[in-house]
Order: sequence, then C-alpha cells, then structure tokens
Amino acid sequence: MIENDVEILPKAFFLNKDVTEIARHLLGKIIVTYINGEYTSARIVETEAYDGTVDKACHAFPNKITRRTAVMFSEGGRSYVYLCYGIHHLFNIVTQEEGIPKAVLIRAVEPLAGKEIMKRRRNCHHDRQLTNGPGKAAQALGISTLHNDVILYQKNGMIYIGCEMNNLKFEINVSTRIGVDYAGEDAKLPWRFYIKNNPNVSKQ
DNA sequence: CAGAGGATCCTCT
DNA sequence: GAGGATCCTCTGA
Repeated sequence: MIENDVEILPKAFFLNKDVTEIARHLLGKIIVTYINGEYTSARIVETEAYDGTVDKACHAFPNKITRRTAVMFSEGGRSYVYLCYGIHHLFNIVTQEEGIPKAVLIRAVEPLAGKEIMKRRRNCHHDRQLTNGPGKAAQALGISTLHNDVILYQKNGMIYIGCEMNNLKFEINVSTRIGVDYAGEDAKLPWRFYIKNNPNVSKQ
C-alpha cells in the first residue's frame, strides 16, 4: 500500500455523531504515521468508545477537566495519547464539538505499510503479537505521549486517519470493553467494536 | 507531598 | 493464568 491509495478523513467525520457510531465507523479506516522520518500505516480492526459525560470508565468523567483530560474537551479530530501502567502509550481519537469529552481508543490494527519498521519498534518477530492490543498498536506505529494533542485531519501532520479507495466488506462484532471493571455498571456497556475473525483483534 | 491505582504487556509456570 | 514492571496522574491533607 502506498500513500496515494489513502484518502484523508475530514474533520467533520469526528464531529456531531454519537461516539459509539464513530467507533464503529473507524473500523476498516487507516492510521498513517510519519514519525522520525519513517512511514507506517495500518488498518483499524478494534475500537472502544469512551464518553466523559456519562461513563465512569472515561478519564474525563464526569465532565472533569484536568491536565491529562483537557485534550478530550477540544474539538474532535485530535489525538489523546496517555501513559498506561507507566509503560504503555495508548492512542485515542477525540470526537465531538469543543467542550464535549468523548474519545475512541484504538485497541488493535492490521499492519499495512512499514511492517518491518513496526517489528523493529516492537522488538517483535511474530506477526500475531505485533499490533493486537492498544499498547502494541501505538508502539508499532511509533506513537507516544509526544503525539498527544495532534491534529489528525491534515496530511502534512505526523498522524492522520484515512480510508481506502475501495472499501473492504467485513462483519462487526460488539462486546463490553476490556480492562474497565473498576467502572461498575458502566463496565457492562457494549462499547467495544471489532472486525469479526480478524487475526489482529486483541481478544475474540 | 505522599499514596494509590491504572483503557497493558511480557515472562514465566 | 498469575505476577511484576513502571511512572504519571489525581486525590486529600
């Protein structure tokens, strides 16, 4: 896959829709990164929605602005990258108009361009373990907290989201989100979406 | 300013 | 499947 095959998603894609709908529609889309002079791209195969207005699992709940969550309150189409367990950098896409804190976590991707670069970044020689989790996907794509609050709808940036010219067909599975048991009842929300039978999904 | 805990991953067994 | 790594963020005083 080369860069010209990818059409960039406009800012409007990230606004004015339910965050779970955006999480669904992000499946099959492409993350392109151009970081440290290295070009990589990957297809999104697993996402989770987080809604800071109603959802205890969201860092910004309940509409709480802190240094970390501030970017979630900005206009949709930006990155929210945070450090998880002191080790892993998790990549999210902020959605909605300014002031409404909702985001989509990218939980797994399928490598397209730059697979060897990803293997080197991950120090990983097995395809199965390369990008099948949120920390792994971000690391493979070269994304870290350095790339927090980055605009995702312009092609001259470090990261953008695109779609392929000829869209592939796939079935979508829905489940509860992973690792949010602390959120009580909200842990039961069916806000995880993934491409059925895709081998890069973190957990079928 | 100390303490607790986490949207995970890797390495064992 | 269990446990440790590792450090930032938030809380409460």
